[in-house]
Amino acid sequence: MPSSTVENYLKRIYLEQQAEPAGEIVSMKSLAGAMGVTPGTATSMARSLADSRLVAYEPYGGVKLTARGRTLALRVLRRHRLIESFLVDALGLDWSEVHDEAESLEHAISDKLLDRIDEFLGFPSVDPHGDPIPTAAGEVRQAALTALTEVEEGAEVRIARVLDQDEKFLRFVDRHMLRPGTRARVLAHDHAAEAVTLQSGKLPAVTMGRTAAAKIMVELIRG
Amino acid sequence: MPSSTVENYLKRIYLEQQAEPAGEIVSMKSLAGAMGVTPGTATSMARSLADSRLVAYEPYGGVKLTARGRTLALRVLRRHRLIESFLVDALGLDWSEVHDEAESLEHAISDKLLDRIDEFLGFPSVDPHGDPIPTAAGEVRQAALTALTEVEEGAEVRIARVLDQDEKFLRFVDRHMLRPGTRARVLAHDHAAEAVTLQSGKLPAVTMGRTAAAKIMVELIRG
DNA sequence: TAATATATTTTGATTAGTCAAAAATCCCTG
DNA sequence: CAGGGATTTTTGACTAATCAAAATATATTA
Repeated sequence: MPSSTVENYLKRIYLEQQAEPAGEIVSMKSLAGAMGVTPGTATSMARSLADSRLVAYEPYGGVKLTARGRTLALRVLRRHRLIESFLVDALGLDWSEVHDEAESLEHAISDKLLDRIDEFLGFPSVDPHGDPIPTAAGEVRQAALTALTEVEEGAEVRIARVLDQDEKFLRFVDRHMLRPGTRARVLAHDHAAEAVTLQSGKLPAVTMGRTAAAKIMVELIRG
Repeated sequence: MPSSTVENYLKRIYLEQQAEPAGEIVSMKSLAGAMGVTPGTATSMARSLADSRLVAYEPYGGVKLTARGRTLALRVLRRHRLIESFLVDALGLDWSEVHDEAESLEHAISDKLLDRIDEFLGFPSVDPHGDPIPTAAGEVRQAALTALTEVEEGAEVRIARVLDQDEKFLRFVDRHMLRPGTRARVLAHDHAAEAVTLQSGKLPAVTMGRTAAAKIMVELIRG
């Protein structure tokens, strides 16, 4: 069975592949950066993952998950997201604080317990951040979502997913009632200022920068 | 912070010290046996634990926890036992199957989550096996209990603790309704056969050997 | 108490994961 | 298309945890 280090590399590679779909190839630089290791370490891990047929790797050519690697990565992600959901729903932890906990529990939990949790939660399809929970079979059912930056002025949206696990960002999202599930209206795009203004519930409108807005994915209610 | 390997050694040493109170010193042989490693490994780990002031160790003199080592061991045990309780009470897992799960989760859970679980459970003092849950401060409040082998014939008892985590033994205990909390009557001691006969609820009486009976700790109701 | 059995320690080796820094390669820009 | 900067790989080293097997110490018993 893969060590938790290997599990972490695979998960990271998967997420990086999603993030930069430039041929879906992950460079040693970004892998090393994402894992917080030196580039040399990333290289040697890439070779070792390739030896285990979990990634495709050519020297100087970056790394890409094989089918097996992807399955394993999704299994880790499934654990991570079910654990996050469980901590929020069953134990009342705040969604802004469950990420790190899940990061370590995901390597320690058994399949049996995970299934029990899945059942307990009613087989959810997304976690508290709106991230899709892969199935046990290794599939991801992802609804088509729109980034807040792409939504037209005046549109009514439902927040669906927040693409950043950083505690501070999540608390910002919280403060302005922009959790997944809530409705909001896009009041304005200020292209010069690279800002988006939106409004949720009875709260005063909030203006955020492009990069922040790009991390909030929504469904259109009326566009 | 100690690695999970170190945590496991400390926990084992603590449990071995409890088990064989022959000066409370644990030999390399029993440590190696309990950890499932070779004696040489136990020796080198003993030296390294001693370097970290977690155990007292003299060559050929066995190992014994220092105050710090004991505190750490109890912290691990607290985690283990709270996790077991949680899995049984909150998720409905069977007490016979939670040990291994707790064995790995105990190294991954944060103090914050552990406190939440403790609160959720109502600050229990024993786990589903009747094992005492050390306090966060590192104390063990252990009620005085009697082994089933020491109880007089005819006595009415309440099962309080089962000193064996083995799944098969626990299922045996289950089958005869001898879980912690249940009442039973000691019908007979057969010294020649080294057997104890007891009876719980409306079930037929059960006879078990001395070693099995010694693993069942009880409180006397009427003696 | 000497011989023998048992327990412990030592030695040398291995694996996983890591770093620092040198060397090699790539690729973009002029 | 030739440098030069960026990226990647290599090299050598280190730590934690382990094993096998040889060497040593302790304990038992005859």
